[in-house]
Amino acid sequence: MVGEAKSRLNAALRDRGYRVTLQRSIIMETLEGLAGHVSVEDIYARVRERFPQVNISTVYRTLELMEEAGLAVHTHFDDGVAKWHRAEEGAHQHLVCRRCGQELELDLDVVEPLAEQLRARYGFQPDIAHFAIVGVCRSCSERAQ
Amino acid sequence: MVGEAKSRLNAALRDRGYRVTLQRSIIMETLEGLAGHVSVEDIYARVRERFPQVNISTVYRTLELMEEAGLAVHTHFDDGVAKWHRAEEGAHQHLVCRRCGQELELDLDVVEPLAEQLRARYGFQPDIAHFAIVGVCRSCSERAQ
DNA sequence: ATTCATGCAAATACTTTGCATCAGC
DNA sequence: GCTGATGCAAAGTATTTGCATGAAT
Repeated sequence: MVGEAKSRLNAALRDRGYRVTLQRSIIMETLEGLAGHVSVEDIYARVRERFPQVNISTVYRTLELMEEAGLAVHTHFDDGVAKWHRAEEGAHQHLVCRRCGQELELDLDVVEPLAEQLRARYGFQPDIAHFAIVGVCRSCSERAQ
Repeated sequence: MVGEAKSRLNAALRDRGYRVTLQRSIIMETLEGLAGHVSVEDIYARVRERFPQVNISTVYRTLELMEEAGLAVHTHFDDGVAKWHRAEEGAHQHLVCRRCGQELELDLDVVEPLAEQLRARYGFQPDIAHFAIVGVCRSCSERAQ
């Protein structure tokens, strides 16, 4: 299955006329293997375990490429730092607790009625998965009282 | 009315034991006077018109103070840059077009049903005004077709 | 008089870019 | 062989911090 993912990712590059390089393969595999939302630094650290001489600018460039290719998506969380996740994970929203930093995932059907409203009332096509909802989670708000 | 706003803002500082300084007054007044969501750079530029020797770090520090005092709120837009607005404007959401950058404001009642769901189903207290919804606005999506 | 706020400059964090070399096609 | 990708170093942008001086209380 690992090999399968690898060839799928490599094909995604080739189909778009991008060159397949070891760095790109590893970076793409790494993002696929990481659950949830990870910073560039997180990805870089993981990639370096397998390919120590990789440069962080290549990670930035590859992520941008993946986003162009529709394979990855980035989101700015509360602190303004970009977090990345693979595009297939796109069909969810994130709740981020401002106190403890915990992330909750949310099915899109909770958000869909809002998206529908935005389309109908404003003609606006929201990219629902592209942002996080910030707030305070249950355990933190209980702790506060 | 300008004087009234000024004394209200200065009182807000004094009540919390913060010192009232010319810089703080001007920065706070400036944010009050600017509609919508502005970057630190925007605020700094305006403040400097009235008080040229002000330093940008004072702007950062004052905005942080205002946020602590509940007078201002900041939001990270799509590019990760912080945008500020006054807290009374807080009761709205922003739609940001990823193509043209245009900002639309949105009444909270459109978002309230979602907020209600999040509270009921997840025990999560969303800070609805604290983030922007990214997507493509009507004119850009028409232009694309 | 004491304490806090400011300006300045330097540091930090994140991200982008120019360019020579190297690798994929 | 040609062209695009990479590593490296340097620059860029947004933001934060240490410290001496100056202002508010």
